[in-house]
Amino acid sequence: MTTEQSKSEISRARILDAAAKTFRQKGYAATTLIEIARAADMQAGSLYYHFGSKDELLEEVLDIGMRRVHEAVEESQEHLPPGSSHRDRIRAAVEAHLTTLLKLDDYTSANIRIFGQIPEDVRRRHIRLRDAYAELWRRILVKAQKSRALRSDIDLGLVRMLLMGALNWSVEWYQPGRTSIQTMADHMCLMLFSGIGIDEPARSSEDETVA
Amino acid sequence: MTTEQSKSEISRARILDAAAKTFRQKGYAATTLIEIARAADMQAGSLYYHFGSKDELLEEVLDIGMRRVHEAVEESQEHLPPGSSHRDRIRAAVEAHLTTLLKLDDYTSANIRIFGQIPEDVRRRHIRLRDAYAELWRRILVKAQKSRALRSDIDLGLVRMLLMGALNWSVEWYQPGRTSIQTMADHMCLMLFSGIGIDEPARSSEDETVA
DNA sequence: ATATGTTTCGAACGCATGTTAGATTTTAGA
DNA sequence: TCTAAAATCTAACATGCGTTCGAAACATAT
Repeated sequence: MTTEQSKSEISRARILDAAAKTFRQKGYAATTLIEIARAADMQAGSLYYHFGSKDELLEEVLDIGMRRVHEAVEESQEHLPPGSSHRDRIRAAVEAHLTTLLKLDDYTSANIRIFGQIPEDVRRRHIRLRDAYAELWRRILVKAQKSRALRSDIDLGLVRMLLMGALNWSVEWYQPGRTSIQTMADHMCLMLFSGIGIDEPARSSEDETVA
Repeated sequence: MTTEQSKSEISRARILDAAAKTFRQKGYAATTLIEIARAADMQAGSLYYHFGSKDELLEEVLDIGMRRVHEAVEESQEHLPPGSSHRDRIRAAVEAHLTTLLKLDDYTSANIRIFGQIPEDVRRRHIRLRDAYAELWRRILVKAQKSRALRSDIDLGLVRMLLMGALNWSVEWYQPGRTSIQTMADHMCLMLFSGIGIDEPARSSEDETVA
């Protein structure tokens, strides 16, 4: 009994992996069930033993991707060394998000890449997980601001959007090996906290004007 | 003669507008020539009097979108008041990019949204314009860094990517009316130059540690 | 070894799409 | 008004897609 279920579950997982990978590469509409089936060593018709439709398959890929990054960031907050500052907390969250997105997780990267172009009803059903993840970040930032680790004169909602943009866009250009994920997280937090401008304590001359 | 050409050009423009709008909304593969034709008050077959194929139509939409944002940022640099600092220059570039992306320009936003999921040969032919635009930003940032307006210990390439991400991602969430584009540009540059962390001159107690 | 349930195959269907080409309408100049 | 070119329509095509379903292959327990 246990092995029968496991056989089916193995196939399911193989299909989902293939779907996530292909969705991520080509987008949803451009991806064919034939391609997914081939990548999963099956025939297209066989997919329907495990999934009711292409939309259903998409839905599960999206959900898994969002759940993974959510859990990764959540765990990053729980496993912090005691006495960590809010900067440390945010830095850990940034690294967890980036790592999930860029390190072998086709589900999360597929989610980020294709979310903008999926059927409306799928989006409507998936949006809850997205909102929950946004809420997780909101809480992290609000706590930091209330503890005076962040300026009080900034719109946290806007900062969150810009931060998410910088993080998520990496899926469009990142190539493993060129820059380490840690380096990216460092730069990200440097930008976020201290900025990359020079403090220019001697702001007197016209050094900064255009030559 | 002049009016005949103009008639054809008007239709061409109407088709391109419709294509950009629909591509932006639904993505490339999910967009039907029937939809584009209907939005342009034509029949699907009539499109072929103006364009050789769906790919060709896509190609032109992408090119126009990239050229527009390129020109907008270029002009923002030329029309700066004399004596502007490098911060001002970068701020102007950010605002120009955002304005083009978010203000009624379906071409640029279509380009940003769907670039990741287009046929390979179209991408190969379009990549030059993308590179040219990246080079424009690179020059702006390098000049700023050489003039000591930016730290010297940062990877400008990485900063450019993160900055582009924060900017481009806005197309996924921005809603006119909620936040003005100017406000966004301000926050963007605040983050970029000064950061949103508190300088904490009195770094003594454990205020920042987790409660 | 047989029987039962599980998983996959293979072929087919209906439908929508990109594309084509000839007929038709519209436009502009003589 | 007549005509030729330009622009659009209309209907059809080939193709590829998501999906269905009965048959085949496989696995498991008696």
